[in-house]
Amino acid sequence: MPDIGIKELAQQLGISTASVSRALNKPERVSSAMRERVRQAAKEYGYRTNMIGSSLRTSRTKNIMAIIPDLSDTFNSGVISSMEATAAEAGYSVLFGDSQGLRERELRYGDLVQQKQADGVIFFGPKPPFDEHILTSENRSMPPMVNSCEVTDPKGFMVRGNPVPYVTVDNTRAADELVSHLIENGHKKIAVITGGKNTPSACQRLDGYRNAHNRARLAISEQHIFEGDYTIDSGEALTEKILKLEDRPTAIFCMSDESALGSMHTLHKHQLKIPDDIALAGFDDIRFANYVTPALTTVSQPVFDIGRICTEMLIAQIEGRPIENNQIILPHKLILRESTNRVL
Amino acid sequence: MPDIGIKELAQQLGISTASVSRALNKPERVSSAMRERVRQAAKEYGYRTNMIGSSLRTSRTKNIMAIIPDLSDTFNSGVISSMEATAAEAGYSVLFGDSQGLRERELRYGDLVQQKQADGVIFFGPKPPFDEHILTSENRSMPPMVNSCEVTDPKGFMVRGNPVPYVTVDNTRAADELVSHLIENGHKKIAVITGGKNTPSACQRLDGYRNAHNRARLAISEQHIFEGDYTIDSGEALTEKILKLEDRPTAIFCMSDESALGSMHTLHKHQLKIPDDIALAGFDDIRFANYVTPALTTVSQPVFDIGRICTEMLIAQIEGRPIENNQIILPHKLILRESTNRVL
DNA sequence: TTGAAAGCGCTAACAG
DNA sequence: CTGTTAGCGCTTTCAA
Repeated sequence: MPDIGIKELAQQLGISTASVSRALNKPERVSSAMRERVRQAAKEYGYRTNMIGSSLRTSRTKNIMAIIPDLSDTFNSGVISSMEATAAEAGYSVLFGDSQGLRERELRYGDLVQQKQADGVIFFGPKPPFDEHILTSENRSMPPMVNSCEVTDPKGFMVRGNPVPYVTVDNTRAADELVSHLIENGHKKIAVITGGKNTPSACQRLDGYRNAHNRARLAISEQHIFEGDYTIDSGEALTEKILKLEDRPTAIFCMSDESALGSMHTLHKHQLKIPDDIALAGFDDIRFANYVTPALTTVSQPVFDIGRICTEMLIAQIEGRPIENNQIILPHKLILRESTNRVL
Repeated sequence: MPDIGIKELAQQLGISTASVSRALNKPERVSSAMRERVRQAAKEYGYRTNMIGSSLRTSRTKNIMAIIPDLSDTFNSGVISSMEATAAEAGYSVLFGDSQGLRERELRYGDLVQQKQADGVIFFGPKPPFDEHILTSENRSMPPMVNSCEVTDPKGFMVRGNPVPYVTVDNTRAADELVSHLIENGHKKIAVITGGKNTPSACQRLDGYRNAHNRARLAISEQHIFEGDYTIDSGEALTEKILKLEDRPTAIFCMSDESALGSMHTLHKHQLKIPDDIALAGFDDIRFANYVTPALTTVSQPVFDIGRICTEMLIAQIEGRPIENNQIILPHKLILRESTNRVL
C-alpha cells in the first residue's frame, strides 16, 4: 500500500475526487454517510492531503515566515517558541530565518513570501523585508505582515499610506525607568552598552537613557556610551573599556541581559563587587537573569505575549479577519534585583 | 505593475514559458542572449517564481522540517541557528516544530512531511515521527530523515532493515568522563539530576554515571538519582530535595547546564559555597556556563557541527547524493571550570 | 448532495 | 536552442 492520492482514494470508493475533498475539508457540505465513508477510507489507506496541490489551488501554504535577527539569542528564543506554539495551534507552521540584522538577508527571506513559500511575514527590523521598489509602487499587492520588537515609528512603518501592524514594548520608557532607578540610587555616572546604532530598540532605549538624565538634570558624558550588539561578547569586551575610563562610572546599563552577563563576567574578573563597587542592570529578563550572582536588575518584556500576539495578528490578516487594534504596545516591568540594590 | 507570472513574462517577451523557466533555472540550456533577455525582464517586471507551481511539478518544496523538543532551550537554540544557516546556504528553509517531547506532537509534525510541506525531517527523538504502521509496512516510501541528539541505538533506528542516519555525541562516555573527574576529586556521593526517563540522551548519560562509579568500585545510591527534565526549574527544585537528604552528597551532576544553573541558584540560596561545600557540574557548555559564578564545569557539545552536519546529511538525501558516513558521533570535550575545582 | 471538468503556475518530455 | 503540450494534486465552479 504505497502513497495514495485523492484520485486513487476516490476510485477505491467509486466516488468523485470532489466528494473526497469536500468530505475532508468541508464536512458540512456532504451527507454524513459520505463523510464517514471517506474518513474511514482515508484513515485506512493512510491518505494524506498533498499540500502542494492544495496550495496551488488555494494559494495558501499554511506557512508563516519569521525573520529574526539572531536565532540563538535567548530573548528571541522565547519569542520564537511562543510564535511556533501559537501558529501550530492555528494550523500554521513557521519558517524561521536568521537575518543577522543584515538587510540583504532580510530581503532574501522576504523573497520567500513573494515566492509563495509562506502566506505572510513577521519581521524584527526597521522596515519590511521587501525592495524599496515594491514598497512604494502602487497597485502591487503587499503580503500580510507584522512588525515586532524592532519597530521604528510609533505610527507604524507606512507602506503606501497604510501603517504596518506591530507589536512591541515602550523601549524608551522602559529604559528611562531603569536608568531613573539607577539615578535614584545615587548614581551620577552611568555607562551604557547599547544594542547598535541601527537597531531601533537600542536607539529607543538610548533615548530613554537620555530622558532619564535630562529629567534629573544630570549631564551625559558621550564617552559613557558604548556601542554593543546585544551579545555576551560585546558586554564582556566593552566592560573592559569602561573599566579603563579614568572617570569610572558607578553603574553600567546593558541594553540586553546577554550583554549584562558578559559585563558581569568582566566585573568579576576584575574583583569588583556588584553592586557595591559598581551597579549593573540589563534588559529583557531572560530566564538566566534571576539565576546569576548577583541576580540581575532588568526590565522584563512579555516574551510570550509578544510572540503570541504578533502571530495571531498575522494569521488574522492572512485569513482576512478584521484586526481591532493593530498597533500594540505591551507592558514591560522593571525588575529590581541584587545587582543594583545598593544601600546608600 | 501587479504580480506577474511566468506566462505573462513569456508573453511580454514573445517567447514560451518553457524558455523563461529554463533561462531562470537551467541557464546552461539556453543561449546567452535568451538568458540575459529573460533575466533582465524578470528583474524589470519583478517576476518571482511561484514556488507552489514549481513544487507541484517537481515534488520538492525546498523546506526542511526540524522537530525539536524545546525551542527555547539554550542548547537547542544553538543547533537551530546552525541548522538554519546551513539550510539557507543550500537554498532551503527550515520549519521548526516544538514537540515538547510528546509523541503526539512529533507525529503531527511528521505529518507535515507526508503532506509534502517539507522534503525531509530532522528529529530529536527516540524514533521517527511516523506511525508504527507506516514505519513497518513494506512498499511505503519513507521520506528523507536524520536523527539527532536523541539517538537510541548505536546502529541507528532501524526502519525496515535500514538504519536511520544520525548525528550525535557519545553521551555515555561524556558523562562517564565528567563523573570520573568528580570521583577523582574525591567525591564519593554524587547526586545526579537527569533529563528524563524517556530521553535517550539522559539515559545514556545515566549509563555513563553508572559506568564511572562501577569502574571506581564506588556504590551508587539510587536515592541520589533525581529525575529532571533538563530545565532550570527542575534543577532548582530537585536541588532543594537533594539538600534535604540526610546523607548529603558532596557533588551534583546536572545533565544540562540549564538545570545546573537552577541548581546553582538553590545552592547559593542556601549559602553553600561552590565548589567547597558542594561541587556542581553541568552538560552542554551553553554560552552562559562560563559566565556564571563560579564558572561551571561541563561537557561541551559541538553545537554548531551538530546542526550543520545533520542538515547537510538531510539535504544530501533529499537531493539523492550519496552519503559516505551516515552514523556520526561527534567529539565532545570535558570543560573543567571553577565549580568543581576543589583542592583536596 | 454529488459529479464532471477546468485550471491554479510551473517544468519536463518531446518535437522541431 | 526553442516551442508545444501535458500534467503534477488539488479545489471549486457549474450542472445535474
